[in-house]
Amino acid sequence: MRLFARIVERRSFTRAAADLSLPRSTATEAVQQLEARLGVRLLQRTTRSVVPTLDGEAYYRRCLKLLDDLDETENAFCRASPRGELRVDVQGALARRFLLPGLPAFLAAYPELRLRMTEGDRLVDLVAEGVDCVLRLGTPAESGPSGGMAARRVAVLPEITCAAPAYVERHGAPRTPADLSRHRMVGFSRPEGGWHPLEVTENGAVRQVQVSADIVVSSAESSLAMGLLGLGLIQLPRYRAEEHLACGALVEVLADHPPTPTPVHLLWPRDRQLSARTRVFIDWAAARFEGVG
Amino acid sequence: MRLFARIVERRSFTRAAADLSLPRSTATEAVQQLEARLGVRLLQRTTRSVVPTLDGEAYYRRCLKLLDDLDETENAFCRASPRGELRVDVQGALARRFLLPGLPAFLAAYPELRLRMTEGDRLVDLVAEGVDCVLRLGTPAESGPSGGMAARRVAVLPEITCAAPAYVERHGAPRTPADLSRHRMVGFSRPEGGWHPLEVTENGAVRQVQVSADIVVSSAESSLAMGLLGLGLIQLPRYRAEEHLACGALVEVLADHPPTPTPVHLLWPRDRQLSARTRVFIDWAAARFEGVG
DNA sequence: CTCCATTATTCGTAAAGTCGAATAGTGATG
DNA sequence: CATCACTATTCGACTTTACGAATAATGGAG
Repeated sequence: MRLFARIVERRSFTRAAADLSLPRSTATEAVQQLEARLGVRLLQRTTRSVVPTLDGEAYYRRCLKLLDDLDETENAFCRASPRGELRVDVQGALARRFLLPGLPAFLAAYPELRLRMTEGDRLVDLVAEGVDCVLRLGTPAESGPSGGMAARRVAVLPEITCAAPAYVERHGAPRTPADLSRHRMVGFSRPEGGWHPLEVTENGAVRQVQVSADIVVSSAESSLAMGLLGLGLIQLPRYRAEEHLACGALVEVLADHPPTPTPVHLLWPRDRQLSARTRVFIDWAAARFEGVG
Repeated sequence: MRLFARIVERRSFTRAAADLSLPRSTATEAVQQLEARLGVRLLQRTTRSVVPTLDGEAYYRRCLKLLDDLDETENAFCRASPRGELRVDVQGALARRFLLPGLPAFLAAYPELRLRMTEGDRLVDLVAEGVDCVLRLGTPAESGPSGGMAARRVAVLPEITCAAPAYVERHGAPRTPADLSRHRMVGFSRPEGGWHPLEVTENGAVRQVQVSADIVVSSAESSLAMGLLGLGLIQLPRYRAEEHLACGALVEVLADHPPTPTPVHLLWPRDRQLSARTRVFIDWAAARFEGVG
């Protein structure tokens, strides 16, 4: 049943089988067996596309409810350590900084839990992608439509404005937002063209300031690298800058006029029952961000 | 889960395993595995008694609901011929007369159905006995407490009053209920002592008439046998008398003053979802009584 | 108190299910 | 129009599960 539901959701035997870590053949055989038992064709399938029949659609809905109820009773009585495979998709840099160091302890605490972690930063369709939980930077609403998923804000990362010492030597350090007109920044490209403006807090309000850029990049990694090379001002979460501030490779500027802090969210499907696996992961991951921002 | 529920209901691994046609060992292993997975002890068991723990009791209730929902979806989509084992308990004579002749055709129509038929006439506790459906004579309420079971009246058997020709030769045939005082009957013993009186319809109302008996028996078979020997008047369903009326071994008396007809009921547990098996059996059995009474 | 019938459990064997590679079919592409 | 990449399916090898007889434990009867 769980397999059948996954097949309907992903419109594919192969992807569904991969989600559940099963061989393709098992998916085929299971569906054949299910259809034989019910005496009804549930999936209209060619080698190219899998589409549920009317019966299949209706059966899928009832499956969802049944599986949900089942998971609920399992969770209600399960005092045992969670087991099985958990799939999470995380923003890479964030995970490397906050999650990875504690992962060995987490996995040791739940020895029967297997973790499959992928990296990404777009807002994925959780059920369509077969992911239990995602860790994302930014406000969920602005990352895309977050229909049907629950969110938990685990941290608000303070951002800072920085420049390399080499840049400051040449252009000086801005002391007020007004000074920015005489400065350069490392551009971070926007999908709609151009680049994201700098953000500054002035009299308690955040204002966007467009500053000319000699270079525009499209990844946070590159932006930092360009900043370190002295190509302009950059804005980034404090935790990413910290090591470079400590060794003097970057200096903070406009400390009294910080950009808007970036929230960090954990997201998971709200409509389906939360498995014990996902629950312990969410609690643990949230704890890793405790006291940050 | 189904096995666990059965074990709780029957308070025994052995009986539950027998109900589901499984070896005892499978029951043991399944419960051990279930408890291991949940990490909770569900059944407090010695070799002599099996009692659910508090957790087990709660889990059992949720199991019931889940299994019920599951059966409901299975039935809703199952266009295939029903399969598996069906257990029915029937009143013997009734079954032999009305059901048995059609059984081969029924089993042929559902080749994947296995039938286990037992004979009895007390009102069994369906879930405790592990029976899917019972066929009974009489009104359910008077057979005992019929809590939680659905009933379907499939026939109302007309009863008649009879005597053997030898009896009529000696005592004459009663023409009115008033004549009964000079007659004898074959007694059918009541649990509370004595024997059931004769019943006669007079002016549209049924009246009970106590008639002296030289012999009191405790089974319908014996009652008929004694009647055939001319030991007194007997009252019985018309279908049982028919062959003897045809060959002249019995003659009907007081035809205008018949006893109350006896209803025939099919009973099944109302609280749990009706399986496809049970459903087709009920429909078929009911049809076998079509036009009778 | 002992024995006995009955029960849950264990263990070696057999069948079923699961798996991975090879096969056949389909829709887009050059 | 042929090719290609991808898909669902099939089949043989294998692991897991279910089975049946033997074992240990328990509560009542003599």
